[in-house]
Amino acid sequence: MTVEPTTESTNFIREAIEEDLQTGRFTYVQTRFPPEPNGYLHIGHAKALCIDFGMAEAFGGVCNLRYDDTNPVKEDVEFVDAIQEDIQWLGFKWGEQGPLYASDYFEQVYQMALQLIVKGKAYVDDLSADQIREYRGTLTEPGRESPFRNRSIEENLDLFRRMRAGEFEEGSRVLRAKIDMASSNINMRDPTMYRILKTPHHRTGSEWPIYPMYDFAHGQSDSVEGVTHSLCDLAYEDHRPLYEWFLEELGLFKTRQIEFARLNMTYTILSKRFLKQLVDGAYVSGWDDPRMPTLCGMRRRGYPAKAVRRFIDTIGVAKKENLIEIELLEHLVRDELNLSAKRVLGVLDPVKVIITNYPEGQVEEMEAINNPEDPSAGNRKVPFSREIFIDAEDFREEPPPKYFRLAPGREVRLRYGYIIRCIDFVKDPVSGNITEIHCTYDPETKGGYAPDGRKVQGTIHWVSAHHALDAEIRIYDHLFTEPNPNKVEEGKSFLDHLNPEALKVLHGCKVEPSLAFTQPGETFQFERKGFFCADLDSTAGHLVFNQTVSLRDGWAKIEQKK
RNA sequence: UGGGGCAUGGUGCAAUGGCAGCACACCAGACUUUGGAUCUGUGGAUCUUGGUUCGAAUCCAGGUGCCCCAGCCA
Repeated sequence: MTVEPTTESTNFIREAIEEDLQTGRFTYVQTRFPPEPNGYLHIGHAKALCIDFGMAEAFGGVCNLRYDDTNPVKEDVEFVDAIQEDIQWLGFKWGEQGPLYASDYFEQVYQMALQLIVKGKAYVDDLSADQIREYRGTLTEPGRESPFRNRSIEENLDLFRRMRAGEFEEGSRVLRAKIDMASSNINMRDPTMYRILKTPHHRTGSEWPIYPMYDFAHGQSDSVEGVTHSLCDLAYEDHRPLYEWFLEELGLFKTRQIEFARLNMTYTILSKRFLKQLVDGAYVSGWDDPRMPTLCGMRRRGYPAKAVRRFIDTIGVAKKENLIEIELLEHLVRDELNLSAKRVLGVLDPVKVIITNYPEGQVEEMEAINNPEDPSAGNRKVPFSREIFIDAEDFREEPPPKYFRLAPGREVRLRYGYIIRCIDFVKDPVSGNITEIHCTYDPETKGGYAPDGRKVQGTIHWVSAHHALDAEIRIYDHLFTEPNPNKVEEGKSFLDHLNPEALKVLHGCKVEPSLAFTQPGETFQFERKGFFCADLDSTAGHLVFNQTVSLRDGWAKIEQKK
């Protein structure tokens, strides 16, 4: 069934924005999507994307793309380019000013720091990182004030300017907000505003030896851009009072922050840090490995952008911790592809069938439907001949009950072909594998129709041995074996739950000749098997297909029950 | 034994004092030249205790459980 995205459904964020408009707190709506360019976007970011861009669009506002690039140690241009590509793939358009950067505001933010120093609300601290941690106290005990907390404004100004001038070593000093070391909210215990970092920045080069912390840049960046609603992860709930304190002290426009629960998905890990570990440790082939939950991985896998968008719309938005079943995403991927994917015949695990009463050298062009869900997709010809390949699992020497496929003495229909009957087979005495199947065909059943009205339960796919193209097919399964790979026992890591069978590469698969000039990214349904798309690695001389998602398999279910 | 947040079928989201509904999953069946798709149907939920009310998932009070916070990361 096809369901339109339920973009009209309400949620607590939409209601809050409506209220802000009604009460006059804001007269317009503006949001932002603020990624740090330190990794590739994943399905969790798609949720944030849909909320940030979706809310702006719903209220006729703009959503800016703004990189939170305040830590040059972890960031890289590779990521800023990739992030833009992924956002566009999902179909979102950021504000007309183009991509923005927190680093655009470094000078402004520096001036803000100076302002706070002058107000006596910030000070340079010479304590080491370890000492600062000690002085911070614990969750249940208040912290202690730094001995440097009460330096004069002049000294603070001088020291901070010299930090900016690059006079001090990394780690030797920081600038801190002077708030309340006894606050029950640890974020208010004189948080660090600036640290010394001599690493060059991907945009500002070596201009700055100091960089603002995210907490001292994010809120003001929102404010400077006129962002009305800053929609973010629950993790920042505790930071909201700090952002509000900065805006208040600085006398800036007050953005409203609203937090929502991030996405979690079964059999998946959605932490940039862990995903980076998979890439750096070569557990996967890269950020765009089709097993990865990254947007580029899903794109390469063949997931339609629309399926990803519908998925996010379907799961909704709330503040409750959640673990979404990956089956929902897979359902939506099938639902989209079912309508659009061209049907073709492909044999993954070929076994030769010889039709003994079919004339040698004869070839017939059989009429095949391209997409039963879309009559406008038209028909195509598929060559039929005396020797064909079928999938090994479509033949059983001893068929179990309800097995409707080929078996000794039994009839089966070749899709768009003929009805054939198995009269013999050859078995390798060593391996026990079936190496050849002999059948006869009924010449009266061309196209698969039985003029006598006889019932043939099974229909299987096939390709003409002579005309078939070789292909490599990559079959994917969930990357992890545990529904929640984040939950790990003592002494173990998420890596212990990696699924060793998440990728199976099949060589020597046989596909119909119409696939000869397939372009990377083209999607198909291999009938009875699943949806596939030509991989980036695919060429005319060496076809490579990714299994996007398998078809629902009723027979597998019947077998499982036994 | 600090602070912040969250509790509705298996999963996720609705119901905003008035018959607890939708999607996925699950189960049964129909149809079928894809054991796909489609169609029909079944089962199953308000954390707990008390209170307010004609009436509570919703309001109030207490309890319980789960998540987040002690980076010079974001």
